[in-house]
Amino acid sequence: MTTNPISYLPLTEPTFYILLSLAPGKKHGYAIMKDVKVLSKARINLSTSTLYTAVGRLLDQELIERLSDEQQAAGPGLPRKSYALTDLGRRVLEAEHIRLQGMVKEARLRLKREEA
Amino acid sequence: MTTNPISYLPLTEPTFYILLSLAPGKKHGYAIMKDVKVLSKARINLSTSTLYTAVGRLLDQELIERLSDEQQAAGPGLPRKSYALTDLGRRVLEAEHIRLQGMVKEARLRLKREEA
DNA sequence: TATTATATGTCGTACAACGATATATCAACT
DNA sequence: AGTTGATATATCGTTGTACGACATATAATA
Repeated sequence: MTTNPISYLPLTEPTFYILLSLAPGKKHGYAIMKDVKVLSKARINLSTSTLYTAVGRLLDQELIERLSDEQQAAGPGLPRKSYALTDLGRRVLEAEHIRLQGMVKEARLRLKREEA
Repeated sequence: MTTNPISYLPLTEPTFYILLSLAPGKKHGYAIMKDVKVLSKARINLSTSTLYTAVGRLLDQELIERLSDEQQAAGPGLPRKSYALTDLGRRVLEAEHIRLQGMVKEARLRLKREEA
């Protein structure tokens, strides 16, 4: 079996934005929350419960990975756990992008209507 | 209150396709199922449970309406119950289309990557 | 006569979102 | 010193939705 990215679709809206937030590089949980808000032009306000349950699921599915300890800053403050897309995660995100493009196209064809 | 279409978003994938299936005109349940399959290029295979629970919900939300008896063919066979988009349903579908366009655009900007 | 397509519907399960709640650190203001 | 607000992570309980399995019935076709 080849872990087909399509088998992970459709992504929910929060999951899509979490993965997209990690596309440019690693982030820790709270940074994902803030980034998603900006990314979505304040449309999406992830609750912490949505974020961390989704992160747990994405780790289980191996769409994201937790960075090993030595890669994390050992500075003061709360321990930040950083996450990054896996190769599979990136392929799933790209597959979702294609799926969304298809839906937009199908809707465009059916919704172009005769304005009265 | 103005029954803001955006408050109904995001639509789930089955719901989106059911509404889109009704965009060109009224259909009965089974016709929706077949149309969604064609519409989505065989990607979506609605189960009857998904279809009829979604139809019930959409009626409650007044995004679709059941056509009155006199508008339905009184021919032989099982009674066909036809459904059509309400004005609100069409506005919700259009709002979802715009939401999807936004997601596609945001993904495009982040996913354009340096092919190795 | 048996199967397939048409047609509508319910039940139970599983998964995901999300509000509420909890904990803890750090910076800034008063 | 005390309060507030931002940063940071996490769980619990409720609700909504999808979906496989099941049930029923007619019409067409093999």
